[in-house]
Amino acid sequence: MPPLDREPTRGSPDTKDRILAAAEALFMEQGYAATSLRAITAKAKVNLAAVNYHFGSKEALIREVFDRRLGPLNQARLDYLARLEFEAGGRALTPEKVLEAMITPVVQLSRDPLKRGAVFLRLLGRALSEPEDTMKQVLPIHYRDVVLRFKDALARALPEVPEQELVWRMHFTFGAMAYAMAGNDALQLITTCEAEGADDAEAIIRRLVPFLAAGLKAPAPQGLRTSTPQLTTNREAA
Amino acid sequence: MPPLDREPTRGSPDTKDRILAAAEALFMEQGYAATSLRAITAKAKVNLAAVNYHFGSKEALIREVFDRRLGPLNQARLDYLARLEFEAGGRALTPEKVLEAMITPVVQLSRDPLKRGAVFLRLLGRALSEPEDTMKQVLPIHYRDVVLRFKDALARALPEVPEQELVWRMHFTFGAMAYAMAGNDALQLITTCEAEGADDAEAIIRRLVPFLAAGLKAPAPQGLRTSTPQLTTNREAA
DNA sequence: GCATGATTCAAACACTTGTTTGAATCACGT
DNA sequence: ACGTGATTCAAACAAGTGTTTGAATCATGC
Repeated sequence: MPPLDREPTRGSPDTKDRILAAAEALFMEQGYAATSLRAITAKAKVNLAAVNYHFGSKEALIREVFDRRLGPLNQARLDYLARLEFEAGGRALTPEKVLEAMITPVVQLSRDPLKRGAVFLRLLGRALSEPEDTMKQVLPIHYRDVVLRFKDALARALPEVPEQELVWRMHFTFGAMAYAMAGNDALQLITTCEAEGADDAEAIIRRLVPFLAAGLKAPAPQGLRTSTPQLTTNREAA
Repeated sequence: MPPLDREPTRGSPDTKDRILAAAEALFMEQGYAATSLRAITAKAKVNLAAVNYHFGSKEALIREVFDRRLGPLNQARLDYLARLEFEAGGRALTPEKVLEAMITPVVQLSRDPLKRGAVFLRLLGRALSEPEDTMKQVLPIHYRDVVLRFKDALARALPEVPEQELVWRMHFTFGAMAYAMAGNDALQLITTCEAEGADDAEAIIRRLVPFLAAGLKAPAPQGLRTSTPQLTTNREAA
């Protein structure tokens, strides 16, 4: 019988964590749909039925894989941004600082006890462009506050950029970040630097922030029809 | 018996094309692994066995979905770049012009007879971050020349940017482009503008090029360990 | 000690997957 | 008109899918 909601104090044997870790790794390697419960339970060295016993279903498992990490990550981003704004007194932040608040928690996660966090980051980078329905439910919930808060911060940092333009540039920014996080060598631009340790993540941020900040600060292009994108979190967008 | 290599002149009934179109659409909606041959053949209104008869296997089908479009697209990019360089005489191009050569063929493809090309573009944008083994074989083959040619053109356009730095910035550039092409509203930044017609694609390029050009032109960050990425096309990188 | 509830386990469930088969149908050159 | 090879079709194939079941095992409170 499923425990329905066991207090996390009681020392459950680590099979739940083992499943989560194995799922994280396999989802990253093969994608969600292509990873079977049998592959997960085999890697985690637990019984096949354990997934349905502890999580209820495969979909609930992937949901928890993301929930477990995304909450703390995005809270750290919000905290970081709040701290920067407090330190700045009333003055507006630079775009570089705003990006730093967005990216630094990612780097910290990549320094996780022995690469567990790094695995998730690559998974997350890919998740942003997965067609899976589950993702279209999970991600907006976690990113809602982050997107709104950072949009406000960037708008203050870049008062000369029209709001519509800024939303598009945030779009591009997330794309570049996701691609960088995914460590995606699909085009195999990069062969070395595969030692994806902490040094690497820090080197990437040092390169990514100036790149994105320059893009965000660029003069707004002229002569555009005012096609009006909007910043919302409505789930029924598509 | 499979025809082994039928000359494309003979008027094969359009079942091959119907399969390709249906596969393209379904791969975009659900991803590769999650799309069954039965779903494809049902949408294409052909017999289930037709896929294996005409293509040999599911993997060969997805390979041909990409081969059919990626060859012409990347050739158009190379031609566009060559034309710009010819027009410039000996002078170096601006980064904006190089990006224009990269992106304009995409926009033209998006104007394809009634949205067929647009569907593929969203699929392609997602393909760059798919873990599927097939992709890691198909994409480098098609992108090898493009990556090398554009890297040279950008290096001439931006002589002050160190080569290592430039490779990273190309990486970020591809990420932002892929994300923009995929029309990915995973974070639901954008609700309006879902009428993804030709106007939209053109508006995106007008916003994307200045953003990326500014990032490419940014002053190189200081104090980096010289972690040395390299531009290669070796398939055994990961 | 035993009883109780949580957890594991092997086995089976119903179902879907990609692929193959062999006969039926079509197109068409002679 | 016949025959030949390409193409379609319904049916089946073995293998793999997520999920469920019911008994076995474990831990723990009394």
